Amino acid sequence: MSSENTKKKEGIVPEPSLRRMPCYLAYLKLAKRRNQEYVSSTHIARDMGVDPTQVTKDLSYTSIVGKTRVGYEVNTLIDVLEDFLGFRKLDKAYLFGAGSLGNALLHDHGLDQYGLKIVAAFDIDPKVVGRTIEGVPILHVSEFEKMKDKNVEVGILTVPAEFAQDVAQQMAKGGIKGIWNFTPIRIRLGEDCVVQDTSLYAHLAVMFNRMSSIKK
Amino acid sequence: MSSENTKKKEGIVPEPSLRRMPCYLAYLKLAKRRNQEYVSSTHIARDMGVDPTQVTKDLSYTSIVGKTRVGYEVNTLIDVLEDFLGFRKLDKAYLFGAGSLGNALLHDHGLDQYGLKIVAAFDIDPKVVGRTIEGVPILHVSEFEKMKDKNVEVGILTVPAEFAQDVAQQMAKGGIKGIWNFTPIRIRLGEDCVVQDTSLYAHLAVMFNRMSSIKK
DNA sequence: TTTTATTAATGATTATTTTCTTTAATCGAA
DNA sequence: TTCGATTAAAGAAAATAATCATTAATAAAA
Repeated sequence: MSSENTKKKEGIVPEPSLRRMPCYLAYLKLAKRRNQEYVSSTHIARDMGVDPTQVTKDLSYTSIVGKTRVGYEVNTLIDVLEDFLGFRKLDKAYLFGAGSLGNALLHDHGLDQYGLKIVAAFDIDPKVVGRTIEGVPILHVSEFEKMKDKNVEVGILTVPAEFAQDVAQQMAKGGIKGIWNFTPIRIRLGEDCVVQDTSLYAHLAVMFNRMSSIKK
Repeated sequence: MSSENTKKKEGIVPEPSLRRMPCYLAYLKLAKRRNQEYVSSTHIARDMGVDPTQVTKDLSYTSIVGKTRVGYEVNTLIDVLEDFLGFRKLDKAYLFGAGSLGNALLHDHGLDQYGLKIVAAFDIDPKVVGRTIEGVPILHVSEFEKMKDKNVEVGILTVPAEFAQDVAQQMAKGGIKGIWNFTPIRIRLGEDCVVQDTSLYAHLAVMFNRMSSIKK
């Protein structure tokens, strides 16, 4: 019965830990540049201004094991983290909504480095459909259903708020397994499709609030 | 002494709550379109798939008060939220790093709606310095120090990782009070400057992880 | 008028996340 | 070899956030 209890939690990594991992990765890549062979959680923590035990706990979710009194091997840790985070294998993605924000994402080539390649974009606006942005063709949404490319599991949602839920449902129906949701709308879908919210404006709101706090 | 204890916490709004508020705002704007005059936390919660008490708790951080058995007035709540989140007054911002991601943000006009206007961008690459993207002039970083426009308190950080900490320090020195950090680097600064991390890749990592979970 | 159902608001409980503490390992210096 | 310093790892405690339960208010129906 103990195993029954832990089954649900087994293997699930806390979101805060997952969000910190790319920071460790960035730190490690800089350490590699400086030709550091080993780096300890103590140093990572000091340099990044976080708690040392948090670093070891976060890293313990991966397969890495550190050496007592030495730390972690930089190269190995980079490999393990990139692999763990899914940045190594390239995922193809469709982008839905080639408006202002969608356009913006099409201009960001950084995504490629992290394992995401936008292969097509969809919109309904005749002014953009048929065009190509940064090498990515913009098709009419109706084309999506015809494609059924089983290799494309990620969908980026950048449509106006009022269409978000509808389009998301189409995406899920069309075989999309992960929706990267840039709208401020909370998407409601079944269990077989993951929704990751990334509302830029939510972050802006937090920043504005914290800024007004320090003024007092 | 009780007031001594509560002083620190007084007025500080939990980040999870702040992040949810723009979602409520988006929901309310859609409700307004449907000509709904009042909306209850119960309905918001049901439609958005969250806990009803969480909605009332979140909203209680603002000045709004709901009517028992009726709910909240949609128009008032929109006004209060936009005001509370700082989306009403326009903040000017400088963008540091007009590379791929910086470029992308310059293409997103949605930011204007949420109270942020990029008035200038800075870079060191001679290929981009001097040009104009979407009406925003790109200047050499050395120009930043000369500007000292006290009305610009927000800085957007989209430089390569290795320059992030350095540029952030320059920003703070130049009077920037809030840094919207799009790099995966954890910035270390004094108390008088707020750093808001928004690493797209961190969100990507979470999505990849959750996607691999549902496959099992 | 009285009753019933619905709601905001508040306090209590539970779950999650972070921080603190301890332990065991081991490298390098004495 | 021996000792001290530094470390990863694991467990305990504290802080934080989410959920649950209760209360009081009130609009609408009986």
